Amino acid sequence: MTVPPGRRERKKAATRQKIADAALRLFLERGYEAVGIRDVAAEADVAVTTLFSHFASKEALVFEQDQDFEQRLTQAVTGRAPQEPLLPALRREIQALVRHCTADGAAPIWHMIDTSPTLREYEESMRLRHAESLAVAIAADPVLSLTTTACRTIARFVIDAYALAREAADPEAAVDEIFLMIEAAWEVASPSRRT
Amino acid sequence: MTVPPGRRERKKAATRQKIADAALRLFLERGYEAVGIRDVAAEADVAVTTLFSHFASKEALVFEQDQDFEQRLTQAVTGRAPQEPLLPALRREIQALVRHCTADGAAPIWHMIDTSPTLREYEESMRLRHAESLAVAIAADPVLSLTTTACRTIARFVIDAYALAREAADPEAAVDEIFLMIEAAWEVASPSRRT
DNA sequence: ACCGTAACACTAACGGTTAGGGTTTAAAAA
DNA sequence: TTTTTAAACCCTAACCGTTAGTGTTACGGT
Repeated sequence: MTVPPGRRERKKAATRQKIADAALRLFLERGYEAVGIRDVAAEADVAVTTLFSHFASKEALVFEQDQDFEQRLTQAVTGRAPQEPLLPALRREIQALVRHCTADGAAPIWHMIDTSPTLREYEESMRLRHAESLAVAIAADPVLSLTTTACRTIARFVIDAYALAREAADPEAAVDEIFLMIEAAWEVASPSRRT
Repeated sequence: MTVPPGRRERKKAATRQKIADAALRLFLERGYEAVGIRDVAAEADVAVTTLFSHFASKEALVFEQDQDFEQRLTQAVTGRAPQEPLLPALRREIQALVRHCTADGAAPIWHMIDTSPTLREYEESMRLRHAESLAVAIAADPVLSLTTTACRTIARFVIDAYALAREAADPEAAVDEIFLMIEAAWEVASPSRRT
């Protein structure tokens, strides 16, 4: 699966990283809106077109590892221990992700995001994609047999939990509070009763 | 409260409507992406800057009556009969809104929205604003006493219901299905138990 | 050694959006 | 009524994210 990457792929990854680093540095120094794409490209010493071949948009420069987020969520569903119920696994993962993004080192980045309408909007539409992926993962689970609507609903609720917790005064408590509500919703949607 | 509007405000409203009409006509004729802002302005016979003084963005031209939507939601909360429980009132309103936007006449518009990533993204971020307003309305209700997080969670869930139902095969059934789940979540969050 | 192609560069443009600065006219103040 | 204010509108020019078009280099498979 993981063959040793050739020089080409290493160079490509290096370029991508160079761009991401330059972008983050400039954004934190001067503010997101005050930095133009051409500035970032110049700082990273690449052409503007090259930048856009690595990142789909200016906002994507900030959410560089958004695929990690998505994968961790779907992994939490597909890779959980056999017989393990769905929601505790998801709750654990969301809890970890919230902790991760409210850690001290990440504070400046999230402050930048929170004060930029553009970035907040982008983040939300990103979460929506994540919710869709999560819904697919849930729907694919043979143990559960839910309607499509129920899968998508639960997936949205879980993403909501993340979004709301991130902004709450006490993020970890918020995750617990919201997941209590999701568990209740789940019980209604899930046809499998064990009693 | 409603003083007879002066000539000025009437003219302004007329201009706004003229722009919205021109935009919708062109969008439906040639497709959203194929029509430029300059085209719309020319068709409505106004300057581009005038267009942008009435609408904040190109996408906003499509969701012209988005404030109606927001108001109907908050009205459903603040203007419901005394003693009437919250969720049935909200369910009724969402049901009506879903019916409204899946009506036959509206089909071309929603098809346009559904086939344009830009418009879908915009719609979602609009819904998010609606969820915030709804959360505030719920939090302001003296009969209910919920945590801030619970208010925002319920508000998000309700907006999710709308968004998911709009895309479901049977929208009205989807609203019912999702509201069953929300009711369950609500029971957990609401401290007021009546037996 | 050779070819296909992935990665990158450069220029120029497109399209949404805004700044700057001016004219008209409804409406409020004198 | 007359005067003043300011809202609504116009025009031009630009800004900035993004993309198309067109080459050039150099890695990797044959």
